[in-house]
Amino acid sequence: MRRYGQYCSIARALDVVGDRWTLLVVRELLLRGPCRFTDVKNGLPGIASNLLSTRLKDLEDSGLISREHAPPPIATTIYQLTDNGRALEPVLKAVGLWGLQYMTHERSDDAVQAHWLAYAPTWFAADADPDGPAAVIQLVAAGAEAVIEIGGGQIASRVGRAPHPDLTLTGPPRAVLGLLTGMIDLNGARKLGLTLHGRRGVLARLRPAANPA
Amino acid sequence: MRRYGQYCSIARALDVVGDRWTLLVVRELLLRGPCRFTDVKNGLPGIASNLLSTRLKDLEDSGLISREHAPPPIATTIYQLTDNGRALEPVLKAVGLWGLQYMTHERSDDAVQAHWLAYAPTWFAADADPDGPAAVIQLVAAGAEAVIEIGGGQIASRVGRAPHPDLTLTGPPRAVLGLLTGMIDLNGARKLGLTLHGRRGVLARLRPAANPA
DNA sequence: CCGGATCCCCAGGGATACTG
DNA sequence: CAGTATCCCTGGGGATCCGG
Repeated sequence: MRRYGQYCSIARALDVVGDRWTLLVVRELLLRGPCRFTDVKNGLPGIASNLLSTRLKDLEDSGLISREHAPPPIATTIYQLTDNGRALEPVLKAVGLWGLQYMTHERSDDAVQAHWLAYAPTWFAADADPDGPAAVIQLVAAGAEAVIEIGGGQIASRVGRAPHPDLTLTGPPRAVLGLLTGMIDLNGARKLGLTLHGRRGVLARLRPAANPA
Repeated sequence: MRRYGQYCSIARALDVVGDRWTLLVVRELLLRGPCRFTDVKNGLPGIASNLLSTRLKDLEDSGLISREHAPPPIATTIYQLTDNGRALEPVLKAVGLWGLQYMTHERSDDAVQAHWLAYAPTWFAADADPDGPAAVIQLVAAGAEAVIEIGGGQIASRVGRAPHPDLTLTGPPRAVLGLLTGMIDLNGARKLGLTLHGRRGVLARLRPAANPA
Protein backbone atom coordinates (compact mmCIF):
# COMPACT_ATOMS: atom_id res chain seq x y z
CA MET A 1 0.00 0.00 0.00
CA ARG A 2 1.55 3.21 -1.18
CA ARG A 3 1.20 6.15 1.16
CA TYR A 4 0.34 9.74 0.36
CA GLY A 5 2.76 11.11 2.93
CA GLN A 6 0.40 13.84 4.07
CA TYR A 7 -0.36 14.69 7.68
CA CYS A 8 -4.08 14.85 6.92
CA SER A 9 -6.76 12.69 8.41
CA ILE A 10 -8.37 11.96 5.05
CA ALA A 11 -5.08 11.03 3.40
CA ARG A 12 -4.15 8.80 6.36
CA ALA A 13 -7.48 7.01 6.14
CA LEU A 14 -7.00 6.47 2.41
CA ASP A 15 -3.54 5.08 3.13
CA VAL A 16 -5.34 2.28 4.95
CA VAL A 17 -8.55 1.68 2.98
CA GLY A 18 -7.94 3.58 -0.26
CA ASP A 19 -6.57 0.69 -2.28
CA ARG A 20 -8.70 -0.93 -4.90
CA TRP A 21 -11.22 -3.49 -3.58
CA THR A 22 -10.43 -2.73 0.07
CA LEU A 23 -13.66 -0.94 0.95
CA LEU A 24 -15.67 -3.55 -0.91
CA VAL A 25 -14.07 -6.29 1.16
CA VAL A 26 -15.18 -4.39 4.24
CA ARG A 27 -18.66 -4.09 2.75
CA GLU A 28 -18.93 -7.84 2.29
CA LEU A 29 -17.73 -8.65 5.79
CA LEU A 30 -20.09 -6.07 7.22
CA LEU A 31 -23.10 -7.44 5.37
CA ARG A 32 -22.30 -11.12 5.70
CA GLY A 33 -20.80 -11.16 9.16
CA PRO A 34 -18.04 -13.67 9.94
CA CYS A 35 -17.44 -15.85 6.91
CA ARG A 36 -14.96 -17.82 4.89
CA PHE A 37 -12.57 -16.84 2.12
CA THR A 38 -14.85 -18.27 -0.53
CA ASP A 39 -17.90 -16.48 0.83
CA VAL A 40 -16.09 -13.18 0.59
CA LYS A 41 -14.91 -14.03 -2.89
CA ASN A 42 -18.43 -14.88 -4.01
CA GLY A 43 -19.52 -11.47 -2.77
CA LEU A 44 -16.86 -9.76 -4.84
CA PRO A 45 -17.37 -10.87 -8.44
CA GLY A 46 -14.36 -9.93 -10.49
CA ILE A 47 -11.70 -10.01 -7.81
CA ALA A 48 -8.70 -12.25 -8.35
CA SER A 49 -8.13 -14.72 -5.57
CA ASN A 50 -4.55 -13.66 -5.00
CA LEU A 51 -5.64 -10.07 -4.66
CA LEU A 52 -8.32 -10.96 -2.13
CA SER A 53 -5.68 -12.87 -0.24
CA THR A 54 -3.34 -9.90 -0.01
CA ARG A 55 -6.21 -7.55 0.85
CA LEU A 56 -7.29 -9.76 3.73
CA LYS A 57 -3.70 -9.87 4.93
CA ASP A 58 -3.33 -6.10 4.72
CA LEU A 59 -6.62 -5.56 6.51
CA GLU A 60 -5.53 -7.92 9.25
CA ASP A 61 -2.21 -6.10 9.62
CA SER A 62 -4.14 -2.85 9.87
CA GLY A 63 -6.31 -4.28 12.60
CA LEU A 64 -9.57 -4.01 10.68
CA ILE A 65 -10.30 -7.71 10.45
CA SER A 66 -9.33 -10.75 12.47
CA ARG A 67 -8.90 -14.28 11.26
CA GLU A 68 -9.88 -17.23 13.34
CA HIS A 69 -9.03 -20.85 12.70
CA ALA A 70 -12.20 -22.73 13.45
CA PRO A 71 -11.52 -26.14 15.02
CA PRO A 72 -12.64 -29.37 13.39
CA PRO A 73 -15.06 -30.44 12.07
CA ILE A 74 -15.30 -27.03 10.41
CA ALA A 75 -11.55 -26.75 9.98
CA THR A 76 -11.54 -23.53 8.04
CA THR A 77 -10.57 -19.92 8.50
CA ILE A 78 -13.22 -17.42 9.48
CA TYR A 79 -12.75 -13.73 8.73
CA GLN A 80 -14.59 -11.01 10.59
CA LEU A 81 -14.41 -7.30 11.16
CA THR A 82 -12.90 -5.89 14.32
CA ASP A 83 -14.50 -2.95 16.11
CA ASN A 84 -12.29 -0.61 14.15
CA GLY A 85 -13.38 -2.30 10.95
CA ARG A 86 -17.03 -1.90 11.82
CA ALA A 87 -16.27 1.75 12.54
CA LEU A 88 -16.06 2.17 8.77
CA GLU A 89 -19.81 1.82 8.45
CA PRO A 90 -20.41 5.62 8.38
CA VAL A 91 -17.94 5.78 5.50
CA LEU A 92 -19.78 3.09 3.55
CA LYS A 93 -23.03 4.86 4.30
CA ALA A 94 -21.81 8.23 3.03
CA VAL A 95 -20.29 6.66 -0.07
CA GLY A 96 -23.38 4.60 -0.74
CA LEU A 97 -25.71 7.54 -0.40
CA TRP A 98 -23.66 9.59 -2.79
CA GLY A 99 -23.49 6.71 -5.24
CA LEU A 100 -27.25 6.18 -5.41
CA GLN A 101 -27.41 8.74 -8.21
CA TYR A 102 -25.50 6.33 -10.43
CA MET A 103 -27.95 3.46 -9.91
CA THR A 104 -30.63 4.76 -12.24
CA HIS A 105 -29.34 2.73 -15.14
CA GLU A 106 -28.32 -0.89 -15.05
CA ARG A 107 -25.53 -2.20 -17.22
CA SER A 108 -26.13 -5.53 -18.86
CA ASP A 109 -22.87 -7.03 -17.64
CA ASP A 110 -23.20 -5.85 -14.04
CA ALA A 111 -23.09 -8.40 -11.27
CA VAL A 112 -25.89 -8.17 -8.73
CA GLN A 113 -26.30 -9.49 -5.21
CA ALA A 114 -29.57 -9.13 -3.36
CA HIS A 115 -27.94 -8.02 -0.11
CA TRP A 116 -26.36 -5.01 -1.85
CA LEU A 117 -29.85 -3.82 -2.62
CA ALA A 118 -31.12 -4.60 0.87
CA TYR A 119 -28.33 -2.53 2.41
CA ALA A 120 -29.37 0.75 0.82
CA PRO A 121 -32.53 1.47 2.86
CA THR A 122 -30.54 1.32 6.10
CA TRP A 123 -28.61 4.43 5.08
CA PHE A 124 -31.33 6.96 4.92
CA ALA A 125 -34.55 5.37 6.02
CA ALA A 126 -35.87 5.14 9.54
CA ASP A 127 -38.66 2.94 10.84
CA ALA A 128 -41.69 5.16 10.41
CA ASP A 129 -43.58 3.26 13.11
CA PRO A 130 -41.07 2.45 15.88
CA ASP A 131 -43.76 1.02 18.16
CA GLY A 132 -45.29 -1.16 15.47
CA PRO A 133 -44.75 -4.90 15.18
CA ALA A 134 -41.52 -6.25 13.72
CA ALA A 135 -41.73 -6.59 9.97
CA VAL A 136 -39.69 -8.56 7.48
CA ILE A 137 -39.23 -7.96 3.77
CA GLN A 138 -37.79 -10.71 1.61
CA LEU A 139 -35.82 -9.70 -1.47
CA VAL A 140 -35.30 -11.99 -4.42
CA ALA A 141 -33.25 -10.54 -7.23
CA ALA A 142 -30.82 -12.01 -9.72
CA GLY A 143 -31.23 -15.41 -8.16
CA ALA A 144 -29.98 -14.32 -4.74
CA GLU A 145 -31.86 -13.51 -1.56
CA ALA A 146 -31.61 -10.97 1.22
CA VAL A 147 -33.78 -9.83 4.08
CA ILE A 148 -34.71 -6.44 5.48
CA GLU A 149 -35.82 -6.47 9.10
CA ILE A 150 -37.77 -3.55 10.52
CA GLY A 151 -38.63 -3.05 14.15
CA GLY A 152 -38.06 -0.94 17.21
CA GLY A 153 -37.09 2.07 15.15
CA GLN A 154 -34.25 0.22 13.45
CA ILE A 155 -33.78 -1.08 9.93
CA ALA A 156 -31.31 -3.88 9.34
CA SER A 157 -30.40 -6.07 6.39
CA ARG A 158 -28.80 -9.46 6.06
CA VAL A 159 -28.06 -12.18 3.54
CA GLY A 160 -30.41 -15.09 3.23
CA ARG A 161 -34.03 -16.03 3.54
CA ALA A 162 -36.65 -15.38 6.18
CA PRO A 163 -39.13 -18.14 7.12
CA HIS A 164 -42.30 -16.03 7.06
CA PRO A 165 -41.72 -12.64 5.45
CA ASP A 166 -44.48 -10.06 5.56
CA LEU A 167 -43.66 -9.01 2.03
CA THR A 168 -41.64 -10.54 -0.77
CA LEU A 169 -40.20 -8.46 -3.60
CA THR A 170 -39.14 -10.15 -6.81
CA GLY A 171 -37.94 -8.58 -9.99
CA PRO A 172 -35.13 -6.79 -11.78
CA PRO A 173 -32.59 -5.13 -9.44
CA ARG A 174 -33.40 -1.64 -10.66
CA ALA A 175 -37.07 -2.02 -9.80
CA VAL A 176 -36.38 -3.52 -6.37
CA LEU A 177 -33.85 -0.86 -5.43
CA GLY A 178 -35.92 1.95 -6.87
CA LEU A 179 -38.93 0.97 -4.80
CA LEU A 180 -36.90 0.50 -1.62
CA THR A 181 -35.22 3.88 -1.91
CA GLY A 182 -38.26 5.77 -3.06
CA MET A 183 -36.63 6.69 -6.36
CA ILE A 184 -39.43 4.81 -8.12
CA ASP A 185 -43.04 4.59 -6.99
CA LEU A 186 -45.08 1.42 -6.83
CA ASN A 187 -46.62 1.80 -10.26
CA GLY A 188 -43.30 2.54 -11.86
CA ALA A 189 -41.68 -0.46 -10.20
CA ARG A 190 -44.47 -2.73 -11.40
CA LYS A 191 -43.97 -1.50 -14.91
CA LEU A 192 -40.29 -2.42 -14.63
CA GLY A 193 -41.26 -5.98 -13.76
CA LEU A 194 -41.53 -5.96 -9.99
CA THR A 195 -43.73 -8.56 -8.31
CA LEU A 196 -45.03 -8.19 -4.75
CA HIS A 197 -46.29 -10.96 -2.52
CA GLY A 198 -47.77 -10.21 0.89
CA ARG A 199 -48.69 -7.05 2.74
CA ARG A 200 -47.33 -4.18 0.75
CA GLY A 201 -48.30 -1.79 3.54
CA VAL A 202 -45.00 -2.74 5.14
CA LEU A 203 -43.29 -0.48 2.61
CA ALA A 204 -44.69 2.52 4.45
CA ARG A 205 -42.40 1.64 7.35
CA LEU A 206 -39.42 2.67 5.21
CA ARG A 207 -39.59 6.40 5.51
CA PRO A 208 -36.58 8.48 4.53
CA ALA A 209 -35.06 10.15 7.55
CA ALA A 210 -33.30 13.48 7.58
CA ASN A 211 -29.94 13.12 5.90
CA PRO A 212 -27.29 13.93 8.54
CA ALA A 213 -24.94 16.57 7.18
CA MET B 1 -10.83 4.40 -14.60
CA ARG B 2 -11.48 0.72 -14.22
CA ARG B 3 -14.94 -0.28 -13.15
CA TYR B 4 -16.00 -2.91 -10.65
CA GLY B 5 -19.00 -3.96 -12.70
CA GLN B 6 -21.26 -4.36 -9.70
CA TYR B 7 -24.80 -3.04 -9.45
CA CYS B 8 -24.10 -1.66 -5.97
CA SER B 9 -24.23 1.95 -4.93
CA ILE B 10 -20.89 1.80 -3.12
CA ALA B 11 -19.12 0.15 -6.02
CA ARG B 12 -20.62 2.66 -8.47
CA ALA B 13 -19.43 5.54 -6.31
CA LEU B 14 -15.94 4.07 -6.16
CA ASP B 15 -16.00 3.72 -9.94
CA VAL B 16 -16.13 7.51 -10.02
CA VAL B 17 -14.03 8.65 -7.06
CA GLY B 18 -12.17 5.50 -6.03
CA ASP B 19 -9.04 6.10 -8.08
CA ARG B 20 -5.88 7.17 -6.37
CA TRP B 21 -5.68 10.93 -5.60
CA THR B 22 -9.24 11.59 -6.75
CA LEU B 23 -10.80 12.24 -3.34
CA LEU B 24 -7.82 14.37 -2.34
CA VAL B 25 -8.32 16.55 -5.41
CA VAL B 26 -11.91 17.05 -4.26
CA ARG B 27 -10.64 17.85 -0.78
CA GLU B 28 -8.36 20.60 -2.12
CA LEU B 29 -11.06 22.18 -4.27
CA LEU B 30 -13.50 22.04 -1.39
CA LEU B 31 -11.12 23.72 1.02
CA ARG B 32 -9.62 26.24 -1.39
CA GLY B 33 -12.65 27.06 -3.45
CA PRO B 34 -12.17 27.92 -7.14
CA CYS B 35 -8.46 27.91 -7.95
CA ARG B 36 -5.82 27.29 -10.55
CA PHE B 37 -3.97 24.14 -11.58
CA THR B 38 -0.90 25.15 -9.64
CA ASP B 39 -2.87 25.90 -6.51
CA VAL B 40 -4.35 22.42 -6.58
CA LYS B 41 -0.94 20.96 -7.23
CA ASN B 42 0.56 22.84 -4.29
CA GLY B 43 -2.16 21.38 -2.11
CA LEU B 44 -1.30 17.86 -3.20
CA PRO B 45 2.40 17.35 -2.46
CA GLY B 46 3.62 14.26 -4.21
CA ILE B 47 1.24 14.18 -7.16
CA ALA B 48 2.73 14.16 -10.64
CA SER B 49 1.51 16.95 -12.86
CA ASN B 50 0.37 14.60 -15.62
CA LEU B 51 -1.67 12.61 -13.14
CA LEU B 52 -3.32 15.72 -11.76
CA SER B 53 -4.09 16.69 -15.32
CA THR B 54 -5.86 13.42 -16.07
CA ARG B 55 -7.67 13.46 -12.73
CA LEU B 56 -9.05 16.93 -13.39
CA LYS B 57 -10.14 15.78 -16.82
CA ASP B 58 -11.86 12.68 -15.43
CA LEU B 59 -13.57 14.70 -12.73
CA GLU B 60 -14.83 17.14 -15.31
CA ASP B 61 -16.14 14.30 -17.47
CA SER B 62 -17.91 12.92 -14.41
CA GLY B 63 -19.50 16.30 -13.75
CA LEU B 64 -17.87 16.83 -10.37
CA ILE B 65 -15.82 19.86 -11.34
CA SER B 66 -16.11 22.56 -13.94
CA ARG B 67 -13.34 24.46 -15.63
CA GLU B 68 -13.66 28.08 -16.53
CA HIS B 69 -11.34 30.10 -18.74
CA ALA B 70 -10.93 33.39 -16.97
CA PRO B 71 -10.64 36.31 -19.38
CA PRO B 72 -7.56 38.55 -19.49
CA PRO B 73 -5.79 39.94 -17.56
CA ILE B 74 -6.03 36.75 -15.53
CA ALA B 75 -5.96 34.50 -18.57
CA THR B 76 -5.86 31.24 -16.76
CA THR B 77 -8.10 28.28 -16.10
CA ILE B 78 -10.09 28.13 -12.88
CA TYR B 79 -11.28 24.82 -11.50
CA GLN B 80 -14.17 24.51 -9.10
CA LEU B 81 -16.52 21.90 -7.73
CA THR B 82 -20.00 21.49 -9.12
CA ASP B 83 -22.95 20.88 -6.80
CA ASN B 84 -22.48 17.18 -7.26
CA GLY B 85 -18.82 17.55 -6.36
CA ARG B 86 -19.68 19.44 -3.21
CA ALA B 87 -22.12 16.65 -2.40
CA LEU B 88 -19.05 14.57 -1.58
CA GLU B 89 -18.48 16.53 1.61
CA PRO B 90 -20.26 13.95 3.81
CA VAL B 91 -17.92 11.34 2.37
CA LEU B 92 -14.85 13.40 3.20
CA LYS B 93 -16.27 13.99 6.64
CA ALA B 94 -16.86 10.31 7.34
CA VAL B 95 -13.44 9.36 6.01
CA GLY B 96 -11.73 12.14 7.93
CA LEU B 97 -13.41 11.23 11.19
CA TRP B 98 -12.41 7.62 10.83
CA GLY B 99 -8.86 8.61 9.94
CA LEU B 100 -8.33 10.78 13.00
CA GLN B 101 -7.15 7.71 14.90
CA TYR B 102 -4.10 7.60 12.66
CA MET B 103 -3.05 11.17 13.40
CA THR B 104 -1.57 10.48 16.81
CA HIS B 105 1.91 10.08 15.41
CA GLU B 106 3.59 12.34 12.92
CA ARG B 107 6.02 10.98 10.38
CA SER B 108 9.10 13.05 9.80
CA ASP B 109 8.69 13.10 6.01
CA ASP B 110 5.00 13.97 6.06
CA ALA B 111 3.84 17.06 4.22
CA VAL B 112 1.62 19.40 6.21
CA GLN B 113 -0.78 22.15 5.23
CA ALA B 114 -2.48 24.29 7.82
CA HIS B 115 -5.89 24.09 6.18
CA TRP B 116 -5.91 20.32 6.50
CA LEU B 117 -5.73 20.77 10.25
CA ALA B 118 -8.33 23.53 10.25
CA TYR B 119 -10.78 21.31 8.40
CA ALA B 120 -10.99 18.65 11.11
CA PRO B 121 -13.01 20.58 13.71
CA THR B 122 -15.80 21.16 11.20
CA TRP B 123 -16.52 17.42 11.13
CA PHE B 124 -17.54 16.78 14.67
CA ALA B 125 -17.63 20.05 16.52
CA ALA B 126 -20.53 22.44 16.81
CA ASP B 127 -20.48 26.02 17.98
CA ALA B 128 -21.11 25.63 21.71
CA ASP B 129 -22.47 29.18 21.92
CA PRO B 130 -24.55 29.80 18.78
CA ASP B 131 -25.74 33.19 20.02
CA GLY B 132 -22.27 34.38 20.97
CA PRO B 133 -20.18 36.81 18.90
CA ALA B 134 -18.36 35.60 15.82
CA ALA B 135 -14.91 34.30 16.66
CA VAL B 136 -11.84 33.64 14.55
CA ILE B 137 -8.93 31.31 15.22
CA GLN B 138 -5.74 31.71 13.21
CA LEU B 139 -3.62 28.62 12.61
CA VAL B 140 0.06 28.78 11.81
CA ALA B 141 1.73 25.43 11.27
CA ALA B 142 4.52 24.22 9.04
CA GLY B 143 4.87 27.69 7.56
CA ALA B 144 1.32 27.77 6.22
CA GLU B 145 -1.79 29.49 7.50
CA ALA B 146 -5.46 28.71 7.81
CA VAL B 147 -8.44 30.20 9.57
CA ILE B 148 -11.30 28.73 11.59
CA GLU B 149 -14.40 30.89 11.75
CA ILE B 150 -17.01 30.30 14.43
CA GLY B 151 -20.39 31.96 14.61
CA GLY B 152 -24.11 31.45 14.38
CA GLY B 153 -23.84 27.82 15.30
CA GLN B 154 -21.54 27.06 12.39
CA ILE B 155 -17.87 26.23 12.15
CA ALA B 156 -16.03 26.85 8.90
CA SER B 157 -12.42 26.75 7.78
CA ARG B 158 -10.49 28.36 4.98
CA VAL B 159 -6.99 28.91 3.68
CA GLY B 160 -5.21 32.13 4.50
CA ARG B 161 -4.90 34.72 7.18
CA ALA B 162 -7.42 36.72 9.18
CA PRO B 163 -6.81 40.39 9.95
CA HIS B 164 -7.71 40.34 13.63
CA PRO B 165 -7.99 36.79 14.96
CA ASP B 166 -9.27 36.26 18.48
CA LEU B 167 -6.76 33.49 18.99
CA THR B 168 -3.63 32.41 17.17
CA LEU B 169 -2.24 28.89 17.45
CA THR B 170 1.35 28.23 16.50
CA GLY B 171 3.33 25.04 16.82
CA PRO B 172 3.89 21.53 15.54
CA PRO B 173 0.96 20.10 13.58
CA ARG B 174 0.31 17.31 16.04
CA ALA B 175 -0.12 19.78 18.90
CA VAL B 176 -2.39 22.09 16.90
CA LEU B 177 -4.61 19.28 15.65
CA GLY B 178 -4.69 17.55 19.01
CA LEU B 179 -5.89 20.67 20.73
CA LEU B 180 -8.50 21.44 18.08
CA THR B 181 -9.97 17.95 18.16
CA GLY B 182 -9.80 17.52 21.90
CA MET B 183 -7.46 14.56 21.61
CA ILE B 184 -4.88 16.55 23.60
CA ASP B 185 -5.64 18.99 26.42
CA LEU B 186 -4.14 22.44 26.76
CA ASN B 187 -1.31 21.38 29.02
CA GLY B 188 -0.39 18.49 26.79
CA ALA B 189 -0.41 20.68 23.71
CA ARG B 190 1.85 23.20 25.41
CA LYS B 191 4.31 20.48 26.26
CA LEU B 192 4.39 19.50 22.59
CA GLY B 193 5.41 23.03 21.70
CA LEU B 194 2.12 24.83 21.11
CA THR B 195 2.02 28.60 21.52
CA LEU B 196 -1.21 30.53 22.04
CA HIS B 197 -1.75 34.24 21.43
CA GLY B 198 -5.04 35.89 22.30
CA ARG B 199 -8.19 34.79 24.09
CA ARG B 200 -7.92 31.09 24.61
CA GLY B 201 -11.50 31.03 25.89
CA VAL B 202 -12.51 30.83 22.25
CA LEU B 203 -11.48 27.17 22.30
CA ALA B 204 -14.53 26.41 24.44
CA ARG B 205 -16.68 27.24 21.42
CA LEU B 206 -15.43 24.08 19.73
CA ARG B 207 -17.51 21.49 21.46
CA PRO B 208 -17.80 18.01 19.96
CA ALA B 209 -21.33 17.38 18.71
CA ALA B 210 -23.06 14.05 18.59
CA ASN B 211 -21.57 11.92 15.89
CA PRO B 212 -24.35 11.18 13.36
CA ALA B 213 -24.59 7.45 12.83
C1' DC C 1 -14.19 -28.21 -2.58
C1' DC C 2 -11.44 -24.79 0.29
C1' DG C 3 -7.62 -21.52 0.76
C1' DG C 4 -4.62 -19.87 -1.14
C1' DA C 5 0.36 -19.51 -4.06
C1' DT C 6 2.63 -18.75 -8.60
C1' DC C 7 3.22 -16.92 -13.07
C1' DC C 8 2.59 -13.78 -16.90
C1' DC C 9 0.91 -9.67 -18.84
C1' DC C 10 -0.81 -5.12 -19.16
C1' DA C 11 -2.76 -0.69 -17.57
C1' DG C 12 -2.27 2.85 -14.31
C1' DG C 13 0.73 5.56 -11.54
C1' DG C 14 5.39 7.93 -10.52
C1' DA C 15 9.40 10.79 -11.91
C1' DT C 16 11.33 13.78 -15.02
C1' DA C 17 11.85 16.55 -19.07
C1' DC C 18 9.94 19.55 -22.23
C1' DT C 19 6.84 23.05 -24.60
C1' DG C 20 3.26 26.88 -25.68
C1' DC D 1 2.30 29.17 -15.41
C1' DA D 2 -0.19 25.30 -17.18
C1' DG D 3 -0.02 21.76 -18.61
C1' DT D 4 2.10 17.45 -22.38
C1' DA D 5 5.14 13.95 -23.54
C1' DT D 6 8.04 10.25 -22.32
C1' DC D 7 9.88 6.46 -19.92
C1' DC D 8 9.90 3.27 -16.30
C1' DC D 9 8.06 0.43 -12.89
C1' DT D 10 4.76 -1.38 -9.74
C1' DG D 11 0.32 -3.00 -8.67
C1' DG D 12 -3.62 -5.36 -10.34
C1' DG D 13 -6.21 -8.73 -13.65
C1' DG D 14 -6.45 -13.40 -15.33
C1' DA D 15 -5.38 -18.03 -15.45
C1' DT D 16 -3.46 -21.94 -13.59
C1' DC D 17 -1.61 -24.96 -10.13
C1' DC D 18 -1.05 -26.98 -5.50
C1' DG D 19 -1.48 -28.64 -0.57
C1' DG D 20 -5.12 -29.85 2.90
